[in-house]
Amino acid sequence: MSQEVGSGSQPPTIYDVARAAGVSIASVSRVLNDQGNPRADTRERVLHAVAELGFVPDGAARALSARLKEVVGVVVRRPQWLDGSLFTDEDENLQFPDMINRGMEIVAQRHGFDLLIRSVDLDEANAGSRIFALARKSDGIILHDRVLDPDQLDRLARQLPVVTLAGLPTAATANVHGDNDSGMRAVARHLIHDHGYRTLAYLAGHEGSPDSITRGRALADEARAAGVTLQAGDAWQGGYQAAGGAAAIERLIAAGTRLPRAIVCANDQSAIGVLHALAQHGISVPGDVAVTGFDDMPVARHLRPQLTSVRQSIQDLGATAFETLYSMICGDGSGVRGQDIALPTQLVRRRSCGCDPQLLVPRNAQEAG
Amino acid sequence: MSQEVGSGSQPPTIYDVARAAGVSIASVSRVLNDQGNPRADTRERVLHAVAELGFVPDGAARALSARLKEVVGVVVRRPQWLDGSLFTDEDENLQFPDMINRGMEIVAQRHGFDLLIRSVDLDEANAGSRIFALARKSDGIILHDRVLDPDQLDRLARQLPVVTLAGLPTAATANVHGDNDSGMRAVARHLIHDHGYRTLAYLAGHEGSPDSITRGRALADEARAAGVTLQAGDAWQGGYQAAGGAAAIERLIAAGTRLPRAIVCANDQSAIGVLHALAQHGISVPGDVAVTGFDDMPVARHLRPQLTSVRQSIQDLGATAFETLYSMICGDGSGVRGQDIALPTQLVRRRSCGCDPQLLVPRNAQEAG
DNA sequence: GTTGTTCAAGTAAGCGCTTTCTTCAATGCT
DNA sequence: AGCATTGAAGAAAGCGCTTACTTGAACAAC
Repeated sequence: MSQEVGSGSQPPTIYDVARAAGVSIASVSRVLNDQGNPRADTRERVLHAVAELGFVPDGAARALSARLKEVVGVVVRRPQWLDGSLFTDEDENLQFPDMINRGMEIVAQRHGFDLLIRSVDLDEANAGSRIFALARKSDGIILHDRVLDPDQLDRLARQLPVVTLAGLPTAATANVHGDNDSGMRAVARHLIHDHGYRTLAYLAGHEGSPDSITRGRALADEARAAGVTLQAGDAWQGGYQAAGGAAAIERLIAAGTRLPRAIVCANDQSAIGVLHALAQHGISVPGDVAVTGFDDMPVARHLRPQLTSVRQSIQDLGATAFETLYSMICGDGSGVRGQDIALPTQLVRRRSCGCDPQLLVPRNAQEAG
Repeated sequence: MSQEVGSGSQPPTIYDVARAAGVSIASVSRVLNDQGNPRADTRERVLHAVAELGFVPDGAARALSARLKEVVGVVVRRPQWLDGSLFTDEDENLQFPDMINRGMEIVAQRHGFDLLIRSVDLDEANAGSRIFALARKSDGIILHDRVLDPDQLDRLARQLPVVTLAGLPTAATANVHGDNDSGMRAVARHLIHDHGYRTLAYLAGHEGSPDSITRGRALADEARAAGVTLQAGDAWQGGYQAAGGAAAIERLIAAGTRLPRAIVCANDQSAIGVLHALAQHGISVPGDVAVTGFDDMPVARHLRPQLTSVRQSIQDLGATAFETLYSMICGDGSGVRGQDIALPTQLVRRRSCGCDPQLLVPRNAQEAG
């Protein structure tokens, strides 16, 4: 029983345990790690001393010696605030990455790993070096959404296992993403064939995002195949943010552009902004204009009208990213490098596309490959 | 230039740098840490070799030697899923803690620290030992919302600095929380005096939560002072979750209870459930029943009707928790132990309490201490 | 010219573990 | 009884850093 209050006393070390148990530190280590087969009484004495002292091995020492930190670094992109907007404190932009991280964390725990989380500002000059520093505290790295340019990614992957999310795989890294293509095609077909809309628009995410590009391309394909008009381009950039979506609609209306029958947004977040801007102008959704999102964030259900979206199991995205990285760290991971892993998506029809939730249109549109 | 692809090659060590620069490892370390004053050419050669090799010191080795890991552990409570409800995949329950963590992370970065995040299930038998293990990977620990019982908290605080969030300070730990009392009093006065409601109810958060208790007490005080009826107790438990809020309302309606004129929820999340359940039964908000939340999560703005709530600067909560912990780790931190730090809150009036956002009732109600 | 001082740079100890190597008591065999 | 074999436990090396201590070159003072 220590008489100190506060963290004055150092935690016990393996030497303290060895002394208390009357054995060598090697024996303590062996008992704790199930190496060799210690005699029953040795084991017993060690365990007793460990319990007595409340010994837990120091992570740094263990990591140094075992060459395994049991930590993976996670880098998320800190959103740029678009100021002067309704949505200035748009903290929820981070909800998506946070949910992915949650998925990772739960799986990581099963393997005794923890997540070391760092957000970077892309504008930051030394974003790269900050990521490298994080890497030296970790056994592997998971990079969200394009936080590192290809050159540096390559250098990083040379030093330790790397998995990207919603990026592109390289020879040395794996990538995990939702199946954007089939998800978006399901949206497109539903709008075109089930609802019969003939004019669509695509509100893109941020520039260069592979997710946004793939989604846009899938939509364009389907529109072309059906001979339907699709608006897109500079005027239709939402930057994945509510403020961006709202701003785009405001600009279009101000410019007197005739809105399409349906607006397909690159994600739910920007759809929120679109809904808001349309409401401001008394434009009825889905009566005048239908709106769809992508991701099916929990908030999608609470919007009025409820938002039609494409569900990705966000936690699975994280879980898969971790499992992939883990196989690179601990297993051979040879089969995984360079792979682009797609997770299934599913259209979720709600009110905002024109469906009546009580009386859903037939399911068939949603399946067709 | 390495010819390897993938993480086959080990990152360079300080020995590699020393060899490349033709100096001893001590000199390298000194240059990198600004110790002593190396001669200009020594410094130059070291820096050159570091850049050449892309050397970054290993975190574990550094931590072991410097006795500082530059990592703080964060423990969040993993919500129990209430199953069979509308809100089964209620991931957004974690939005609040995640936003707090974001605030910590940003400040932590300024000090070169990273966050090691772990969620625990309270049911879990060994939750305690999992937290102790995390502790040994960190220089200090931040505990969200009652994840550890007082005994174990005490043992933990004996080993390293600990800060709690929305808990209670102990002799060795500090606690950070929003100013629940004044926030809730502002809500109460607004509902009672500005809107004239004479029957209220308090939908509590989870049992034993100091936040929930303080909020409930403040509301009860104000109700009593104004001679207003307040319902509370077993029937009014929301568990801080949307599903919990919805379930409570369902039960009350099923039991034929006459609803109060205003329902004051312990947080926004449970208010969402309440709004939902009321809508299901065709009960108008705020016309028939007014509803308020607490926290002012971003989602509060997107609900219909928009939710009146109490804003706490959630990121500040995290930032303050980190700064407090940091002062315990690096400074003397003597003044901080045992303190209970309250951050200001502010009433945000929206539609759900009966206010017309275009035509707000006078501000005065909101101020009075 | 000798001794003293200064200070950059090198040497080595140590942080707290894991793990290889070595020792040596206990067993099995001839 | 004498020797080989086994295997648990101890001794010690090292993981990659930081830092106290030691060395010795350069310069100042006598």
